[in-house]
This record gives sequence, C-alpha cells and structure tokens, in this order.
Amino acid sequence: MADNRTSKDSRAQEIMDVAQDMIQTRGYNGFSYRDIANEIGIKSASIHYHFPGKGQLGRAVTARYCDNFMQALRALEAQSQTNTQALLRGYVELYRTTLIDSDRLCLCGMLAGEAETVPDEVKQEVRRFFKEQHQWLTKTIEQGLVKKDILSNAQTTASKPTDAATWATTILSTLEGAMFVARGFSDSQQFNIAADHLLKNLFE
Amino acid sequence: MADNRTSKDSRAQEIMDVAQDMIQTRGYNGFSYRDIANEIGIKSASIHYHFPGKGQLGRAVTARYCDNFMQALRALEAQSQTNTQALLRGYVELYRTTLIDSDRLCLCGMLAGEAETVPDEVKQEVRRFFKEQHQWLTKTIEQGLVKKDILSNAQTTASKPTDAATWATTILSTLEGAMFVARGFSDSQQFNIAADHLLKNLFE
DNA sequence: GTCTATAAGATGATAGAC
DNA sequence: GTCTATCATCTTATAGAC
Repeated sequence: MADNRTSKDSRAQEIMDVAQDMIQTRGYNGFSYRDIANEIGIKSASIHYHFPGKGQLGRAVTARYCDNFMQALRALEAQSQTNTQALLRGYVELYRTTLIDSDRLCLCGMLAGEAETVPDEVKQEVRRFFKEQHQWLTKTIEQGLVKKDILSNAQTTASKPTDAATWATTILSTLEGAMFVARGFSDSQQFNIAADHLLKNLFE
Repeated sequence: MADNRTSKDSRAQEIMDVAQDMIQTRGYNGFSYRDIANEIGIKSASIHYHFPGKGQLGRAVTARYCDNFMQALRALEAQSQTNTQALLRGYVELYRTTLIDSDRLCLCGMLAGEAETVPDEVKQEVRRFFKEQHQWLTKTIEQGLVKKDILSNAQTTASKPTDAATWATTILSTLEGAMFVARGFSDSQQFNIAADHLLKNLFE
C-alpha cells in the first residue's frame, strides 16, 4: 500500500520546520504566524488549526528539537561506542554544523536569552534541553575519566581534578557562547577557534 | 549655579537606561516604545522626540554600552596595573555582576542572537563591542604570556602553546555562553561553575 | 519637551463557509 | 484542512496643540 506521506501529519511538521528555522535565526519574538504562512504558501488561520496558540507551537518545536538532539547523541554512541574523544568531537560537530552549514544558532540558546518573554510551557522544554545535554556530557566525561583515555592535561594540574559535571557546564557554555560570539563578530570562524581550543584543552 | 540635572539630557539617559534593561532581559524584539514609556511614566510620543526611530535608540544604547564597558576595563587597569590574574578575574566579575546582581544578560550577546532582525546601525555597534572586547583580552593575555605570570597549565601541553587571540575568543565565548546556559537552566550557579573553571584553566 | 490624536500596518486569534 | 472575513490590540511613527 503506497503511502505518500513523508511522515505523520506532514503539514504540521512543515509548520514546525519553518517555525524552528525562524526561532533559530530571528528569535521567538522575531516572527509571526503570518511569516510562517507566507513561507509555506498557506494562510495564518491554517496554522491555528494545527497549533491553536503560539505557545503550543513553540512548545512542540522545542520538544521535538530536544528529542532530535538526543537521538543524534544516541546515533553518535552507536557509531563511536565508548571512544570518549570521538564522542565529544562528534558533539562539537553537531553545534558546528548548525552554525556553519545551516547558518542557525542553537534553538534553546536563543530561547534561553528570551526566557523572560517566552511562555512557561516553552521555558519548561528549554530547561529539559539543558538538563539532558548536561547529563549526557557528564555521563560521557565520567566514562572518559574512568578509562583515563582523555583529559591528560586537564587532570595534571596541581589542584584537585575537575569533575565531569563542571566540564559539562564548560562545554555547553563554550559551544553556546561561541555561536553567539560568531554572530556578533559576523565571523563564523570565531566559532571554530573556540570549539577547537575547547577540544585541545580536553584532549592535549 | 545650581544644576539639578544628573547629567546632560537626563531624560534621554533615562530612556536609554530602560531600553537597555529591556534589551538585556527581553531582547530587541521583546519590548516597545510603549513599554518604555509606561515604565518611566511618559507617553511613547515623547520617546520619539529623543529617539525618532527604534534603530536610533538601539544604536545609542549599544554604543553607550560599548563605551561604558571599555571605561570599566580602563578602571580595572588603573586598579590592577599589569597584574594579569587580577585583570582577568576583574573581567569575569563584570559578567558575573551583570547576571547575578543585575539579573541581565550581556546586551550585545542578546543582540548578536537577534542579529538578523536588528537594524544595521545596531549590528555595527554590536560588532564594535566584540572587536573591542577581543582586542582588550588579546592585549591583556599577551602581556601575561610575556611576563609568564599566568597560564602555567595552559602552556605546558605537548602541542604548541595557545596564542592570546585564541584565548580571547575562548574567554568571550565561555562567559557569554555561561550567561545563556544559566538562563536556560534557570540556575545562575551554572555561570559560576563555568566562569570559575575558566579561571582555573587559565591560572592553575 | 510632552501631550493628544491619529495613522497604517502588524499581531495573535476566532467564527464560519467550503 | 484550508479558506475568507473579521477582531481587538499592539506597533512604530507623525502632526500639531500646549
């Protein structure tokens, strides 16, 4: 039986695709239902059929972003197994691709900045994103510390070694920040400089 | 002769104060002339007298922010002389105070995220901010490298030492990003973790 | 300088026809 | 599901009185 749908409810997906792109490039307050409608070639009323309010659309887009990101991390684990260096280099690549290839910032970095004006239901998903990312990084780095196959320089300081959770916060902060700095500079190379230096600090 | 003005054209300053706060907490697209007017207790038409268009207000606020930041760095130099550790710790404190005490993000970090929707005249000032910050950090770190009074761990790796400009990008990225991550987490302690780890990496 | 009045357009949202 | 029509409200902005 032929199924000409790319996925379940493809129009809703299409709306979310455009909304996600607009949040990542303009921010939550930088686009309207009409902007999405014009981009797709429908009317704004049709979007209200799929997503009654902007908060619900925002929540759906953010939840999907979280899930897709975690799925990408599971795919990375399937490919790199427990090779800590490969896992963290792959992690950095996810951010690099978003900025350099897709010319977007992190959706949740963007929404974090606008947190005060964003509906609670969206903020909740943003928190989930950062928690899940932090957990994954912490777990991955902990494994690397146990295996002692990484962080040689990072662990040879006179003071007590940095714990995995601290590295997780640092990695998240540096990658998120590097995206914003690259945009502020109007020079995406700035992202590569920060990202490569981060990896150097972790592995050399 | 008594002068009851706090500074030249104090109403314009007042408008810029409120506009700055709103950009730092809501973003450029998250407030209107009416929001500012209500906050001050005037009418929005009065704001147009001081700043005809929103782009001009945005440009003025951003330019003042740049200048004030550079002035704070000169004050830091006056106090800490060429003590690299004191200079960079003071630099981090400027960001920490903004987030923790004033509950704001960096104005230019915010505008960098919204770059695509922000008037060119504002974007220009944002670029200037990042360039000036990067230059100051590069200069300061270069002095520290020459004096060899910092970066012991940072320079003992097997590979070639990290240059000052790379550290400058990393510091900017980490501090900017830590602000956004703290907001996304709804946990300002995340900023302290990233900031303190950054300093540890620089000096231990 | 600040006000009132007003404009043209955008915004999120709904009702009801098709 | 998508449309047209319509809504109240908000947005940036201007003209002209005080």
